[in-house]
Amino acid sequence: MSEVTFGREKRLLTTQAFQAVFGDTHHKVSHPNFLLLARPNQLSNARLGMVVAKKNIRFSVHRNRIKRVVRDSFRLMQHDLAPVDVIFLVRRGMDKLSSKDQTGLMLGAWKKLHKKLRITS
RNA sequence: GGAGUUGGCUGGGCAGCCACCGCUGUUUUUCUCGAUAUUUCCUUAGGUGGUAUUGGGUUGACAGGGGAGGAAAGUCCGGGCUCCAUAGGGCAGAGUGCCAGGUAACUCCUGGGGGGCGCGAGCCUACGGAAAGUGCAACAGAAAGCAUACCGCCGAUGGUCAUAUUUUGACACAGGUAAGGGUGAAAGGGUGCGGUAAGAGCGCACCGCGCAGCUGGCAACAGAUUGCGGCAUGGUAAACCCCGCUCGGAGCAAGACCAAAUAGGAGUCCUUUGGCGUGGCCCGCGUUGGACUCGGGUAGGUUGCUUGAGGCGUGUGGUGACGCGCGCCCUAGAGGAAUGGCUGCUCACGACAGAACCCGGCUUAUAGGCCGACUCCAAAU
Repeated sequence: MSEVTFGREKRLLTTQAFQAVFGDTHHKVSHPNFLLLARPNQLSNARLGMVVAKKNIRFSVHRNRIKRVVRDSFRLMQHDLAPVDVIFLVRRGMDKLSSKDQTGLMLGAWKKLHKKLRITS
């Protein structure tokens, strides 16, 4: 069993890393409450970046909760994914769901992305 | 017991597994920088490499311990801190506005005074100036600020007429009148007596008001006190305004340090041989090149960054806000942004809501739960 940590090397840290994915998106997973963008990278592991704007989610408590749920679901599913850079973009209404529903939603989303990656590779 | 006022505390708990971010310790785990001792080589000083001991930094591993709030919020005030500006003063602008105190400071807090509300505990209060000026006031009303005559009253005085002759009466014409009625939120003090043609601070008494004194109070202010003034000076200043007091600007994306790549700048050296232009060719001139160094500086990184007007306990001064002394404690520090996820049990089934340089306030949001003090009503003793 490999590690399910979520250290610094598994996150998108710089503006360039974000721009690279925005500018050259290979895969998309869409949902009324969020959007996933993915692009293969040259590393040994997948990396995650998140955009949770105040414009879409008003209260910081809700923004924090969404980020935690997304991050934790990614952490648990990371080894099912190929080495890709993924960006999570939130859409309006995500804060209306409970933590449990958000977790279920995200686990489904990662599986979907995994499938898409496997077909193309 | 019921109704109410007010001050304070708390803001689910326990266990397991998996993660995140600081801190401390252990560990030759990686890379790296010194110090000391000794030694190799070049060798005067000195330089260079090795070995041993030791001290950091860095990167792993393991262990321990810590990790959002009472409002972290709104960003409405005040201050610290940082940079910039600044001789001094004025104007403009903004803020503020009963008095005294507290404080680093405040528009905050405490105590006191005035006014208003409540049976009361208590609550509310933007509370300087309207006899400097300007402005504003719906409707009603005759009149709303140099007051005013609609009804009413009077008509002494003057006028007209009658009577009549030391006059008397009529008219309500001039005129007088703010007592009464009516309008209004408000009609230029109130009550009584005198007075008068009728009235009127016109006069007087008491009450009220203003001014000056006296007494009490640091003061705001109060007073069953004294004198003077017949009483002027209606309201509105979160209308302009006047007066007193306060205020330089920008903010941690402040600021400090390190510093790639690329382009450009400065200097030194190299190319005595290059390329391009001028030219028929050479010299020459212009332009272009390479290496190194330097400073500015972008990305990025480090720092600022949590020990502070700090907390808790205790003693002491003060009505109190708070001050002073002593003892103990260190209690988030992230950075695309940690403080979480899943599972189980449990109860009253969990509200508002997430630190971003730091404090002191204010305001707003908030499911519940707990404690204290006081008031009114009812009953009992």
